[in-house]
Amino acid sequence: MVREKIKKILGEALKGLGERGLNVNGIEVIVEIPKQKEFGDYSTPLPLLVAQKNKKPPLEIAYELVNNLKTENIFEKIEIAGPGFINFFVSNQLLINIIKYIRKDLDNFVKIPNTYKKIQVEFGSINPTGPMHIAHARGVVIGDSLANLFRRLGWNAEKEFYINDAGNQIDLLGESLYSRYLEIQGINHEFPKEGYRGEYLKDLAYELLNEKEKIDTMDGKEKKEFFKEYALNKMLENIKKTLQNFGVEYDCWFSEKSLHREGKLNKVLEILQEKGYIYKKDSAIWFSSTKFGDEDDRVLVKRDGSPTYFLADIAYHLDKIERGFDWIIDVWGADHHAHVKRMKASLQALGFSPDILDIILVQMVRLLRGKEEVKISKRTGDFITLEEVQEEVGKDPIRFFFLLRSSDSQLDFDIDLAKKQAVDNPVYYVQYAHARCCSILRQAQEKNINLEDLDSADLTLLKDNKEKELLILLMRYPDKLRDIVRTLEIHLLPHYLLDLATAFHTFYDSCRVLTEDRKLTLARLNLVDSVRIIISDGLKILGISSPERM
RNA sequence: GCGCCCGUAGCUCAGUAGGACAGAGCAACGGACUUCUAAUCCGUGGGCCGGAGGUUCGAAUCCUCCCGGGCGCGCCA
Repeated sequence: MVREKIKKILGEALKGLGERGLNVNGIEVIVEIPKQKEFGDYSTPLPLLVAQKNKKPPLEIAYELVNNLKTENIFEKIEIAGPGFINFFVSNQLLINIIKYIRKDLDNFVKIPNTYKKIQVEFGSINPTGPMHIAHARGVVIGDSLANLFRRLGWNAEKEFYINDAGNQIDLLGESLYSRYLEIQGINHEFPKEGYRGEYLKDLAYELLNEKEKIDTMDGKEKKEFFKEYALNKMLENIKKTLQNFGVEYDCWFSEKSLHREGKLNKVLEILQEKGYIYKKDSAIWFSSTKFGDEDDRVLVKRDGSPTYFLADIAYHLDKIERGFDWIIDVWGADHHAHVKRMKASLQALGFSPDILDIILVQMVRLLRGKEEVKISKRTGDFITLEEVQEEVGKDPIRFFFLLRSSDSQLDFDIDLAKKQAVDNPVYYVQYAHARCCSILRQAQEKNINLEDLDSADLTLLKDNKEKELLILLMRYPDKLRDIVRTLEIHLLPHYLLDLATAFHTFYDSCRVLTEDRKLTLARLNLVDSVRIIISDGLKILGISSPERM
């Protein structure tokens, strides 16, 4: 908000320089938050950039820029510093207004003008061949939180789960279940070579004993279909339940099979055929993805006439576009990184800009038990479900833990540590700050101070450094949200909340809120209420609760 | 061999779009509860930002090469 304003007035001043003959083409106005307090609340290296382009002394440019700023009195001072930075120090009046904004008009405070009609975030789309593993939770919380953020900004965003219910792995799932079914009856049967060996299929097999009579009447083909459908539905049910308990509500569960059924794959082939991007080789049908920067051409229809997963995926993305999404975000495991290029290539081939699709690659999670790595494998059945960990550790710590780290870097999830040190999880640090705010407000009410009374407070009494620190952080909340929209790096939000919590705890320690000085009490209560609102708002985006007591 | 990601304090990681003296948590050590919740606060120590070159007024950040770790290189999904 404030940063956007600074950007705007700098942009205007820059334009002024351009009109006076300087070359300002292609210079982007960047406003950053300095590491050192002495360098102001906001800062820009703009003069350096202009100077470089025009071979002029940066300080000279800086003076010209500053003299042309229409500042609207929101700054206490504007300094030119160092080799050519302009540093902005916001006025107390502005900071005080932040409180009013937060308490009275939060939606407007965080709002960012909408540039998209409909956004879709697709995440968590694991193969429905087993329960959700704890490591899967990473992509889930990232996608879920991003979608929450877009909605918070007042944008239209949907959450979607893509069900891979067509393909070999589902056949294999059915066969694995059938094997277990025979096995528990003591019937000798060879387990499918690459089959799924997890315990969960045994449980299902026992369930099916109740339907033995019905099953016995089926012929081979019917049986195969029955076991497949049964396993798939049960797995899906399990995944849905797990995600729901984890606090994730999808708008759409999209079936891959439906694409096949509705001829969407053929449609893709027709379009690509028409545009001349497919050809036949070795009795397979290929897509010339190399024309769009991919390393190799890719097969769309196999020699045996069946479609590849990739063709279905293209049809899926075309369908997304046809459903009106103009910003599509896929959250994928990093092991699929090689597919990014071909996916974007396919969009281009269909005549769309590859920029409507953003793919977030989430690096692998390594599971540890103490120092030992636990190999994740659905096939061998050795894994720890999200549900299981959630039961022991709780939803909030898991979500926060996974959201805290950049999706670019791998991370270790130590199950022992997570269980043992659930109490040490930084999420509690943030929640505790919130609970403290609530506690103060509660006690204020007991002393007959109502929330309406806060409106009449004299906020100029907030002069302490600790108070100012807090106000500045509050002011930056919308900036942070904007950064996340730009970079899709949701981990910035938990880090911000930690900073805010730190500033609050520090304030709490040195500035007593409820005192005999009623005027000061009222002013500080305003601040406390604002902190409470922002922490709660941020945690809500992350899908984490904001307890009022701890 | 080729491609993608990573390498920052003892450990786990931040480091904003190339900006000003490299940060936090944990661990270690030393302080602070008669007080609105000590799940907290204050302080101390700890770093050739994997290595070498290069671009730049300026590099942890960009480029090249090398070393180390992970992941991919299917007419599987």
